[in-house]
Amino acid sequence: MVNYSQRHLDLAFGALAHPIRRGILARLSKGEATVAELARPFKVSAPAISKHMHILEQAGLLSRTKHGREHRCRLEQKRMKEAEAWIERYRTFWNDRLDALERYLKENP
Amino acid sequence: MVNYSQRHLDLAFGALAHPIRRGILARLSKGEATVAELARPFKVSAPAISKHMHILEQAGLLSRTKHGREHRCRLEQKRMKEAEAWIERYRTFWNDRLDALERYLKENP
DNA sequence: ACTATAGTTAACCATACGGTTAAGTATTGA
DNA sequence: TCAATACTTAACCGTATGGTTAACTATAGT
Repeated sequence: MVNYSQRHLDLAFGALAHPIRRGILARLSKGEATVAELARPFKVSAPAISKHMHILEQAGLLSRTKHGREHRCRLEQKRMKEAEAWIERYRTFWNDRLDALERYLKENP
Repeated sequence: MVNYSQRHLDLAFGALAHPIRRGILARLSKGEATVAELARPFKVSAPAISKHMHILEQAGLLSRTKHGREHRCRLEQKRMKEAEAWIERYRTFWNDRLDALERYLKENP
């Protein structure tokens, strides 16, 4: 193993571990937005939002382009897909195990 | 909204944000194990593992039962499923948007 | 009874997170 | 030119992570 993607997964899952950052991603799933637009629903300071943006960017979940004085932000899917793939991979194991248990309980009541 | 599950998601994603904890979960997907068994692959101290176990337990991803002097650990699926559901929910949006872009590019070459 | 094993708790340290206010850099528009 | 807007950086604070060693509890095996 000795996985590359370990670092990516650390950052991606870490980035997802905060409601403001998940809120930002959810908003972006509906289309591009500026930092100010993304900040609007949350009652924290601009620097706080700026830090969240940085964490999301570091995690590769988001990218942006400067247009004049505003930063237009959009989602990047790759890392999110990797994160989901990690969970998905083991979910199938769990379901298999649950299915096996169910079968066992059905056949051995 | 004002989501309950926000806290759960914070903890679950936070717990997934470390390679040792993901390793522990991966190992557990193959069946129950004791803390010592889970610790074996990693070259950190026992207290370090103990802390990781605590974080996984707090996140509701894992539970355990004492059998004599050893703790038998197993996965708990619920929180993991919630985490996956969160990602999945927005992934479909992203795929929709990608599909739309593809269609557009096909129809407007 | 003693010793080894399984695991935790306590105390400590360094670094990251999550927030703040204050100040700084660009850009826009009057 | 000047003031407002969009956003970041700097400096600071409290708390959480992630690790260590040392000491503790409890069970198992001899």
